[in-house]
Amino acid sequence: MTDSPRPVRTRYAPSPTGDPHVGNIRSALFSWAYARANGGQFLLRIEDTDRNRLVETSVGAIMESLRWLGIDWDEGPDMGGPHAPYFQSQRLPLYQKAAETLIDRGRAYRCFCTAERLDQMRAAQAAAKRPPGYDGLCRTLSRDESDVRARREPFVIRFAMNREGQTVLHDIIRGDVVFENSLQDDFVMLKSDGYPTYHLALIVDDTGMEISHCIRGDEWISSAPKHIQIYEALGWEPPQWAHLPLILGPDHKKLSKRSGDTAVLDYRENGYLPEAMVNFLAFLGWSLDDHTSILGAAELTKHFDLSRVVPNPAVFDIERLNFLNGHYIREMDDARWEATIADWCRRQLPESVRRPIDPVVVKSVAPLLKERVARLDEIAGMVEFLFGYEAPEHELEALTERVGGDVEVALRTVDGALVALDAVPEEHWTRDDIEAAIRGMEATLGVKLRKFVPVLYVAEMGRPQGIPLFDSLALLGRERTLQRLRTARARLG
RNA sequence: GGCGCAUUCGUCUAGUGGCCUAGGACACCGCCCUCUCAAGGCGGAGAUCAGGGGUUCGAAUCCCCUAUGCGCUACCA
Repeated sequence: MTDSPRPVRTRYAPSPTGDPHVGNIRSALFSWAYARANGGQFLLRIEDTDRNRLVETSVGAIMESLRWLGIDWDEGPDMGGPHAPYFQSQRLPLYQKAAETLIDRGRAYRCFCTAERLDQMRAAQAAAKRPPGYDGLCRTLSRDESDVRARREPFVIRFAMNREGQTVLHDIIRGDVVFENSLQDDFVMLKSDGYPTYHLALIVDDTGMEISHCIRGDEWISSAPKHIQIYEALGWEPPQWAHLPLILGPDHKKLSKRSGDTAVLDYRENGYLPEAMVNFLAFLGWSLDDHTSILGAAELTKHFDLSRVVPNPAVFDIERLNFLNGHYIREMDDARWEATIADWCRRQLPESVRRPIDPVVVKSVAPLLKERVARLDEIAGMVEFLFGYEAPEHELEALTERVGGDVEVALRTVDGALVALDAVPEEHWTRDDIEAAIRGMEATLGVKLRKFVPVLYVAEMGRPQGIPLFDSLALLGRERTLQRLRTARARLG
């Protein structure tokens, strides 16, 4: 094992079989952060060798996901680079050549076994309770016979695993992992359609692209001996290995669509901020020290280190993501926050609300909204009452639920507010004067403000809670405020 | 079944033989603040460090066994 210091170069190499999900993107984040923390490069490579599972829109979604999170790459399919192309489907001759080299060296062979034979073989192995694996039938074919059959029969190329001794993986996160070679089998590295499998393509491309660290999910650790042996057979220097712990769903199983894994871009649609996502993902399997839990990308790319990645799997906790999202919302500057509010209102407010969304309303409501929103998709529902003249829909029960269902109290509150607010002239319709008027009701009603005020929330906003009442009424205007009180009054009987 | 990985509060984690009667964060509970709801402040509860054996003056930290969980076991990645 040579220790030639290589410049750090990492990569994210997804297969375009759908939109990237969180588990997958966390690997990208760690690879990227590691490269950046070490002054290295980060590459994007598309592993499109499975033509059956290819999804047309994936490449766009992959790049969009990375961009959203602020993960930038130095070489990739969109920009090219010194090791182009970055689509494996465009690198077929390279894999062919490596496979031929391996055949010439006796470390690979053509296999003519049919799918049916393979199925039968596996069935027999299962029945005999033997471990499954290729039985090596074609490994003993002579080169001449192989050449002849290759002219008219379809075939795959299998790697001839060394079946003696052990293969040991030196993993940065897990230390040494030892595999018995006798348990390995001759896997397919080049498919009958001429495309390579992951195992071959990985080695050819990581070597060709001068990748220094192979950072990937733990689900790959079992196939590490395959990869190590190919490197040996080719005489190439392997990268440093780092197998990241899996991210588990709430059911403690590997995150999947079933267990609630969702595409990264879905989180954007659901109102999450990229900063929150990055912060959240960064701490799934890694930590900076014994007390930091809020960390931005700038700090992450400064301090990230593979030696502080833990080996055990982590459960995805949406509550924590929600907390971080609220935190980053509160940290936003006013301009961005107002733009965000306008954007989500435009997207989610009913069509009856005129576009563009009134910027004056947005600006006034922004500070009131900031500490009350955890997800961006909550915005529209909280401000909808400010748009449109009609009173919000609410049931009679809603009006009285916070006063113990007491219709009498609700009635007196509404009547009291009608009188108190009607006494506030148009030119005095300000937050402070409204507050004074409503506080004055405490004396006339003989009820504490906090006890009767929820009735007014429902009457004006349709809900017993939301942005502060006095500000809301000022924003609503005198006429609409009184009209809604009359509606509530009518509903109370 | 085989092989591999893992195991500290419900969750993410700190911890690399004495600083640990185990620290931080989310969630939870209480109090304060308060026009609702939040946010914020303060405080609380919550882990016999999976279990059992060792090693050691001393173990969450080292070794062994067991249990449990997860991953892999394709011409998918």
